[in-house]
Amino acid sequence: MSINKPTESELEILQILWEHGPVPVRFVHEILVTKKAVGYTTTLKLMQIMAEKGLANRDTTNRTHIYIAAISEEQTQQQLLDRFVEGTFRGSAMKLVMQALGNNTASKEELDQIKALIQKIENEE
Amino acid sequence: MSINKPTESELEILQILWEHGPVPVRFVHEILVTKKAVGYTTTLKLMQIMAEKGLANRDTTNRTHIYIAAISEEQTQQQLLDRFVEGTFRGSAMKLVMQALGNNTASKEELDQIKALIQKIENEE
DNA sequence: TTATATCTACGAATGATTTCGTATACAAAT
DNA sequence: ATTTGTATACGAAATCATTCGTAGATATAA
Repeated sequence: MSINKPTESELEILQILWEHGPVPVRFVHEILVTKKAVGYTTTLKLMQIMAEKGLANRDTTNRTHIYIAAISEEQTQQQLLDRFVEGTFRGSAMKLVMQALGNNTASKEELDQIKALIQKIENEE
Repeated sequence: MSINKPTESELEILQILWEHGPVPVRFVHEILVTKKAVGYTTTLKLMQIMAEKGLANRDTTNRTHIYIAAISEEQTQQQLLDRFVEGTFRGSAMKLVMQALGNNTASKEELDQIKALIQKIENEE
């Protein structure tokens, strides 16, 4: 299975692919340029590499190729999360949670969601 | 302000510096080699670069230089967390919290801590 | 004192990622 | 039909991170 760590640039593109289903390179590029200066062929190349690596699939029947993410957002996030917790919080996921909770203005709904989740976890034992 | 993103290797070293106060290169290296194969001069070079970048400070009065982290663990973690949330969870810290909570076996104590924190947040409004 | 060990400094090889120029093909507009 | 715009492919430059060899200085042991 995918030992494929997406690079940072690839991740940016994955996010766009996740958010807006199957899209052409041009579409991804337009969004990208609103965030940073980058040439079209750079975006293109990256997406081609992603296709090679199996991070994205593409439909090449038409001249304008259509790309779609080949790995799921959740699975990828979990992988990256694990690595991040390990690397930055020395393995303590709870420390991370505390920090994330403490620093961000969570809405009432979100806090309720979290409480509900905790309930669920507690009941499962 | 530090626009200085520590690289992965630098982060590994920072963790050691955070955990064991001011230490010589050799000390950091010893710990590093238990985790991965790496030459002494590699560690040295990295730490020298970190000193240049302002990620670490060093006392060079003696032949054996003593290094200490120049940026705080909390501040760094927060920065990295922000970037990570942005990069991987499209800015939704709550989504990250849910995922971290959902997937890791949190102890009863930890869950209690989180509940307490949520209480605190709710009362603050 | 001489040899051995241990340190820093430095430069450069290696490797991975990102960037973009150029060639080429096709489509659309004039 | 010719020009103009927009695609892909590809190679290679530029950048960044990591790695290590070697030189030179200083301490330690024999």
